[in-house]
Amino acid sequence: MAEKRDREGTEKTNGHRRGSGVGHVYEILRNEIVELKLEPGSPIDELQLSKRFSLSRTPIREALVRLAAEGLITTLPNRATIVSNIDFLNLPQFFDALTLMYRVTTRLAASNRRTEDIERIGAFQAAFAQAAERKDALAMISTNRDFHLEIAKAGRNRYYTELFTQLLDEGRRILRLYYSSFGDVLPRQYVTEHEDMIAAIVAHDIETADRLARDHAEQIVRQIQASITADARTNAHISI
Amino acid sequence: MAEKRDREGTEKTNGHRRGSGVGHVYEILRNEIVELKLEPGSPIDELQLSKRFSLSRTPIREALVRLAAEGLITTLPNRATIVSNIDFLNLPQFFDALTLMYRVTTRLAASNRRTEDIERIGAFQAAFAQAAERKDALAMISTNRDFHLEIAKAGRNRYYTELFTQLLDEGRRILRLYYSSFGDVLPRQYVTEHEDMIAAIVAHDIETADRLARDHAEQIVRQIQASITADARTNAHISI
DNA sequence: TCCTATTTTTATGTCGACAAATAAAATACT
DNA sequence: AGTATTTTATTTGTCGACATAAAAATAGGA
Repeated sequence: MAEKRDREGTEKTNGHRRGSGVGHVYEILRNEIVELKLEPGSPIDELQLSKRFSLSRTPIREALVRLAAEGLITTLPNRATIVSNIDFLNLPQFFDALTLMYRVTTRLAASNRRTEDIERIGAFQAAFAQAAERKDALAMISTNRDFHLEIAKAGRNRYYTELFTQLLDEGRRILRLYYSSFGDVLPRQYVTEHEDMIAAIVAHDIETADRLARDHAEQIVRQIQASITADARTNAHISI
Repeated sequence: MAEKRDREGTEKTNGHRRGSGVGHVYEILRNEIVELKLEPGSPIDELQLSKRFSLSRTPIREALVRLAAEGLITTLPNRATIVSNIDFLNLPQFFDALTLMYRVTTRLAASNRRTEDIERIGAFQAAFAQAAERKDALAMISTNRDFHLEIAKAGRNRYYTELFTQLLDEGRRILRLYYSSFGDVLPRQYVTEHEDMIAAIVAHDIETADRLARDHAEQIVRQIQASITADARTNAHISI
């Protein structure tokens, strides 16, 4: 008797469409993890999420399984699921993969881009330039990721794009840790580097695109490393 | 009481330990998909699996979510989940990524390998040589994958290893489609190529390892392409 | 006081059932 | 007869509840 209200209205009072629940929860949580609103190591309570999203534990659980498959959360069997820790020991491997993906995706973009891609890439670059202009480090991190991901899409290789997405988001987490010291240095340089990359992509100049991507990647890697060593003290309390 | 859990023996009558269910189902299904025991495009019935594994639909579902995250199955919203089709249109992209991962992982292995890695790699190579000796194409496909994955592990970069795993398994699916024509040509050549790669890895010779990996990858790519064009007729009934 | 064993608590893993959505079947209508 | 519409059937998405495992709390003993 309680559930008969569905007959009357075409919409559930819940506001959720059937089957949209998992995807929604997944997106929200993913964002909160990547933006460090959920700290690495912090526990994830299914029941709490269940109340928050007004859903049963089942769809929550499926969203968590997806996040676990991506490595964003870690499930300790039978006991707890926590936001995955940032693995500082494997940072060199991360840098290596990140640099390679920067290069490969930019190369492919220069090779396979279509005219309609340029427009979208340009839009993200404009957003990045604005963020740099007002020295908004958080926005810079976010729009930089969108910009390079759009380039990767123009390269049209889903294997690379998927790995790159993972890497960029992991990088976002790391950069957030030190975002205070990110806007300080040379935001203008990043903007011009982006512009050069776009030019090379437009010109189908693969080798130049490769070189610029590598330089850009190394720039960012240095930035991260500098940030880490700068306030190494803050690492003391982080569990590895 | 102390003997509470010992009442019916230490094992549940089910045979499943708590929490082992999902992982088990995931492994089994993954294997069946990769070995084409489940054909691309064939529907996956949750209820049927539920009966087969003597589990409720919930753990089955979680296993399916994991498989979907890997792209091995495709869920049509609200209607059906099917084994993902092999995407022949994106084959060039697949070859590109596969070749790059062959190269990168072999390079890293030559750089980072430890003495204990060589032993494991050698074991898989022995298994591959045996399969080649008796011209067992199915075993060759499987052990070749294990061999290269072990090399990747010796390279110690989990980002590459994960992507490579995905690519090798996708390649396994494709090769299975044409496995009849795989054992025919030059199994001995593959064996010696593998041996050369091991030698380069042992000698920490990065550039040679790279070159051999590239040659090996191109060899395999040509093999796949030849197989596909050879019996192109069989593609007629495959949905793309 | 400290260590150990038992109880309590809390969150997970699993289950059976219901509801919504879509395809297939059956029926009605022109 | 052929098409449109309703009905049925099957399968997915979601729910609430129970069972179980591990940590936290408590009690007991040296």
